[in-house]
Amino acid sequence: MASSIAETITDRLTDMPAGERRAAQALIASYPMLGLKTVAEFAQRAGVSSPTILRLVARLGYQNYAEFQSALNDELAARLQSPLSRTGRARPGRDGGVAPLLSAMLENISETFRVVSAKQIGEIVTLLSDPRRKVHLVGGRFTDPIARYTTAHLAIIRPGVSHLDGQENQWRDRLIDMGKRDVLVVFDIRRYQDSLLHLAEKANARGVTIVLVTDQWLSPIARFASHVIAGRTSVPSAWDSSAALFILAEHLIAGVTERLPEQSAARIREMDALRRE
Amino acid sequence: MASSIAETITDRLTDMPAGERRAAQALIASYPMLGLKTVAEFAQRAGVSSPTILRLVARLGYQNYAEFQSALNDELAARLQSPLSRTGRARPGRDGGVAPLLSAMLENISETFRVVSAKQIGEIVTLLSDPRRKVHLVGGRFTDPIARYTTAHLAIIRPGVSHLDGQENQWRDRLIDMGKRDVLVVFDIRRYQDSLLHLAEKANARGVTIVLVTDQWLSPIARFASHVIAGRTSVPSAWDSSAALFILAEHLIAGVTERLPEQSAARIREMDALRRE
DNA sequence: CAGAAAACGTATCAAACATTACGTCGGCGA
DNA sequence: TCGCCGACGTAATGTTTGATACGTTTTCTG
Repeated sequence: MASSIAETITDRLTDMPAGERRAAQALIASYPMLGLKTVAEFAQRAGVSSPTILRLVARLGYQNYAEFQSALNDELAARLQSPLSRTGRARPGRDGGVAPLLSAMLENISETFRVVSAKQIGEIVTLLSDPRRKVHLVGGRFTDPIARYTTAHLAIIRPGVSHLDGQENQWRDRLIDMGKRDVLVVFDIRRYQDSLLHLAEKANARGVTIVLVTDQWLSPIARFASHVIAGRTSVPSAWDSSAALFILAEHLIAGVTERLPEQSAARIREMDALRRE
Repeated sequence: MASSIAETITDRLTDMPAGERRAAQALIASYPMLGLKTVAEFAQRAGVSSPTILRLVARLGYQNYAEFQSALNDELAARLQSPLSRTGRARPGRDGGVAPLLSAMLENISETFRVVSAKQIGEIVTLLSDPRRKVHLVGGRFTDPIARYTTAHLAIIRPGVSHLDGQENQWRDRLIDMGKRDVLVVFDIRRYQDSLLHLAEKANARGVTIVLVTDQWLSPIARFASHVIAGRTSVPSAWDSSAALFILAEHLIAGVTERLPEQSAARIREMDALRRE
């Protein structure tokens, strides 16, 4: 079976009428971009008429031109998500295969930081470094640990950092403590939790500045967030990897540490002293 | 100077109205495919109206939507021609230098997996996949979130998984429930916590199988553990990065998922059904 | 060489589309 | 508090686009 559309086309190239074959070859020559343009342009570049293009598409088994284009689109999106895996099949890896998972994670991380700019992180760090602002952190089912991790570190560097734990209805009580000066950091990936959305909505209504760390599909909370950073999460597995989000969180921690060097150093000394007793 | 459209967008992200920023972020999140679709679809996926998309495009300096799409098209075509040439944005790390931290983390991860063998992970996975064994997880001050994360995932895949939370003296009560068939997974990095050491010691005395995930300096718990995997943690900062440990944890999760495919699938379905009600 | 069938392009139409004009809401300053 | 300005969405409009019907040309067959 042909795995890519290009393969399907070359396979059936022989039993095509002359005009359609010319069109098909033109498509393959500048694949897949030509297929994403309009029928008229496709036709012109191939030196045939529009109906010939449509007949070709029909011959390939697509109901209409739009369907054909989405197929190309999907293929392209898949290829872009993993830039390393050329058109050649990714090979699901033998069972033992640790490597494919690891490389997917590394690629997620690289890709995430290709998209997220230092400036974006810097702005969030500025927010989190403001000693006058209280910082609240919370996450979803799988991301809440990342919120906790971030809290644990930030709480060392500066005062006024807290994690929203406990039951979801307890969160509402905490909302009373939040005002316009405060920051709410939310971690939320698929499947997005309604409870987090409600929380963000209410916090937003109170004027709280919301920072959202989410996946590439963007949690609906983005609607209320003034800062959004999206990490890649897809790995060859039944679940999503939060590794990129974790590393984003560590970058935020690093940023705040760097921004408040003297303060964090003093606090660390103080805490060490307290612990030693 | 911005070399890619994505960069141009992120740079100018701050001085944009809220709606356009949402659109821009949506575009970045699924770049560049979203920009190649129709205005209406772009608008819907971004949660704004069509005119907002067009205003964004105009703000970016394009005469009309078609011109904007051709620009994306050209960029995409260029990238496809040489898949290796990622949009070169190594970003020579000016002062803000996100890069050195990131590359240190990536190096930690690679180095970790150069040392940790697939066999080691496989053995631990075998332990964690044994349905007759209960699994308890716990971590230190900064690593406990990783323990929680691992718990959240394993608990979906199989029964009998629990995280040791609450105060440290509560842990002792939980020890009663642990026997020779059980597994205790401990995450512990510098500075190693005495409380964890005590817990591990007592658990070991009860015949509990101990799995230790630690840093390259090896927690003293290694003495009691039957399985030890060490991740690199050093980064150019005042604190240590747990990213490698996090990714190790995700590999354990992946391993167990793969080992118990039918069971996890069934449990996931069941849980989804419960949640839907 | 005659006839038919297939291939292809032209002309046309209806749906989808980008684009513009306009009204409304919300925030900011007087 | 009132009035102004920018941001945003709704609705209307003119254009583009994919799709189809039909006539012409080409190709194969007997």
